[in-house]
Amino acid sequence: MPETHESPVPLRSHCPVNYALEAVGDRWSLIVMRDILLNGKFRFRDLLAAEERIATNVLSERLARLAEHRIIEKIRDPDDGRQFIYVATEKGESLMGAILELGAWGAEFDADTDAPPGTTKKFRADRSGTISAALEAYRKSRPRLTR
Amino acid sequence: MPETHESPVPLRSHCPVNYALEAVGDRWSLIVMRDILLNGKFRFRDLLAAEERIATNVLSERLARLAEHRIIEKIRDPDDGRQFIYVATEKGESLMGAILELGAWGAEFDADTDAPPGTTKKFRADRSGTISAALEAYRKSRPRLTR
DNA sequence: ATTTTTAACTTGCATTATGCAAGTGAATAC
DNA sequence: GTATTCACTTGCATAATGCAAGTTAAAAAT
Repeated sequence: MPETHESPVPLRSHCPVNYALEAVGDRWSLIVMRDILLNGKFRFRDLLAAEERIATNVLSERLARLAEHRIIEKIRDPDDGRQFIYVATEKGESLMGAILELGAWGAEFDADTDAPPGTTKKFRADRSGTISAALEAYRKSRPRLTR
Repeated sequence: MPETHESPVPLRSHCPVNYALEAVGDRWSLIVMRDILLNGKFRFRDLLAAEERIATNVLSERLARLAEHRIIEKIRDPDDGRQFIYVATEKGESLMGAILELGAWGAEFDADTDAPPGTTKKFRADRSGTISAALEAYRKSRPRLTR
C-alpha cells in the first residue's frame, strides 16, 4: 500500500542531476514514463506490453515508486473496478524534456534506430517548441478522470 | 582489456529512448558523465571523489562500458604514465542536453537542491543557448592531449 | 639503486535489484 | 452460479551494486 507522504530516503547528494537519477535513473522508470507521456499507455496491461518486456513484479514496483515520488498518480477506473489508470502529475510531465533529449541522443547514435530520419535535427532546431507540442499531445490523449 | 569494436549486444528495442537507457540508464553512468562534462573531472581518482561515493570496481566497470560505447575515450597521461585521462567523445558531449534537462528537473522538484535559485527557469528560457554555453565551457576545461 | 608512495585498478564476498514462471484475489462477463 | 480478466504477489534464479582488501606498474624519495 502506498504511503501518504514521501518517505525521507537519504539521498546520495542534493546535486540536481543526482536527484533525478535517484528518482528515475534505473533500467525501467523512464521506459514507463515514455509509454505514459508519448505512447498513450495508461493501464498496467498496456505498460506491460512494452516491447522491452518488463516483468510484472518490476512494473508493479516501478509504478509504486513513481507514485511515491509524485511523478505519477494511480486512479481507479470508474468504469471498471479491476482497472487502474496511471497518469503523470505535473512533476511527471516535466520529465518530457529529459525523455525527448535522451531520445534525440539515441536517434542520433543508434545506427538502427526506429526514429524517423531528421528526428534529432528537428528536435535540436526547436527544443522548447517540440517539448511543448509533445506535452500538449499528451494532455489531449490522457484520460480525463475525476479522482 | 577493452575491445576494439563495439560488441553487438542485443538491444531490448531500437526505440531511441531505450537505446539511450541501455547505454547510460543505470545508477552511475550519468553521474560520471556529469563530472566529466560539468565538473572538470578527468581522472579516476577525481571521478572516485564524487560526493555520491561510487565504488572503485563500479567506476572501473562504468568507464570501460562508456569507452566501449564510444562515449568517452581513455588516454594515457603523457606526463605521468600511471595516470589516464577520460574525455568525452562527440557522442559523449551530445549527452549534455539530457544531463542539463535532468538537472533542471531535479532542481525544480528537490526542495533541498544544491542548485542556485532560478536554475530551471533560466535553462528553460534558453535551452539551446545554455547547452551550447556548457559545451563551450567543457571544451575549454578539457585537457588537450594528443592521442 | 633501493625503498616508499601514488594511481589505477582487481578480487572476493555480501547485499540488493532484476528476471522469470506460477499463483492469488477481486471484479466483470457469461 | 462459473469462467475470464485484471492487477497484482510470491518464490526462486541470476545479475548488478557495495564494501574492504589486495595487486601491479610507474613515479618520487632516499
